Amino acid sequence: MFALVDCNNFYASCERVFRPELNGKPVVVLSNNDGCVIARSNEAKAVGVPMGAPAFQYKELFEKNKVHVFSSNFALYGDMSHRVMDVLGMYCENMEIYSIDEAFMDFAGCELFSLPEIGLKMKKQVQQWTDIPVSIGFAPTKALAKVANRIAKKYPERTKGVYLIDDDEKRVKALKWLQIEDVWGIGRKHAARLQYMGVKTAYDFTQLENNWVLKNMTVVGLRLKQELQGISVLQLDEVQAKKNIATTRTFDTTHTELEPIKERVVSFAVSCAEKLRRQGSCCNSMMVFIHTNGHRADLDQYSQNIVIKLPFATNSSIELAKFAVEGLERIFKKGYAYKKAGVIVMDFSSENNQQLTLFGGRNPKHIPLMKAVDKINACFGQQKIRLAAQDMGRVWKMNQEKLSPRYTTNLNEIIIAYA
DNA sequence: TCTGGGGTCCTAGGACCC
DNA sequence: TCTGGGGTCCTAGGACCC
Repeated sequence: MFALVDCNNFYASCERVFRPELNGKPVVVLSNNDGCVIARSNEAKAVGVPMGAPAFQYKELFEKNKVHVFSSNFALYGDMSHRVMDVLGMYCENMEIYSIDEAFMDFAGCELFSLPEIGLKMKKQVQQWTDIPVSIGFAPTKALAKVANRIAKKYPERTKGVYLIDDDEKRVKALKWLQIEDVWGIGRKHAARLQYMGVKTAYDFTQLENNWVLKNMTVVGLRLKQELQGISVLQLDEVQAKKNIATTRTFDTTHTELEPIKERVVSFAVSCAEKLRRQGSCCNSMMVFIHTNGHRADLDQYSQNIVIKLPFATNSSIELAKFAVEGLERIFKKGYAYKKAGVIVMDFSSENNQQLTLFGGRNPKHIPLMKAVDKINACFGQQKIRLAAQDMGRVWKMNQEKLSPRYTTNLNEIIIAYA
């Protein structure tokens, strides 16, 4: 049996941990630059705030319904996520952290125990230790555990937040209840097509011919069908090194000149380099992209990217910044108002196992240099040491008007309790 | 005025090899 | 008139996830 533990409205719940007076009130969390809604409490959903709603279009609705609005505080959410996962880890050796707010757990061999009891205990302990509410679904496959989780979340009174699919009757009942567009692995495109064909529920989907599913939805669709039928084909995935790493941002304003974008792109490259070093990888190629604001039909649009094959594998901030600027200079065209840029590094190899190059190659001095930079930044705060190109008298800030304190990760912002 | 950021997997088709 | 058979590797694009 698998369990899927999912935090309820995770970002909104994190904000409420430190603002308990907001329990029972509508809360939303916005994306970077306070752009659009990326998390909603149940109360916010109830007053009609859709996922992805642009904040500026919903200002009135927020005010009318006294919705509490937060800028995103990923330092807080990341730390709260670790705490939740640590508690879950006490219950099960075999766990896959699937996202910041979800984990699959393999309870094979626990048949003699009562899973609902374990589930309720886990839920209670996570709540007690972190104040984050979770829902838990148990089932013989990962896809069915997702379904069970959805039922637990949807009917908290009846299920107490824990639901188990352990026989065929419950499985069929759950699948007939679940709309096709809500199935894990069925996205917008497939949902529209299936609905058009009269496939309305997850159960209908399991009645399709294997051949049709294979032909139209590839083996991914076929695996999903089997999982929903109760045949376990998806195993827990090990935490693996990333295969791509990206740092991309929408600007708070637009830029028509090369210089300010150059500074941004250097910072993105440095950020990618830091992430690479954290996982012990070097990259062999890099993509740089820029584009204008696609929402503005009235303006001239330009969007371009370039993939650079590096002459050697590296994770040096200095070298990656240099390549990123070279790429940017090749795609930058004057006369456009740029709104977004990004750097993506790809094609990784291990830091410890480098192919030697005949000519040139990476500067070996950068290895101890980057180690020292990482160490200093870890001690004294991110970005304490930067490249000169990152800091040309300009401070880059996101719009974050409603940012909550970093209660759990910064000593200066720690919560004060009066006893 | 204002619209996020970061990932994965699979397949078809082209280019190449013998 | 008639034009083989078997591979690999790479890439772009499409689908999906949170």
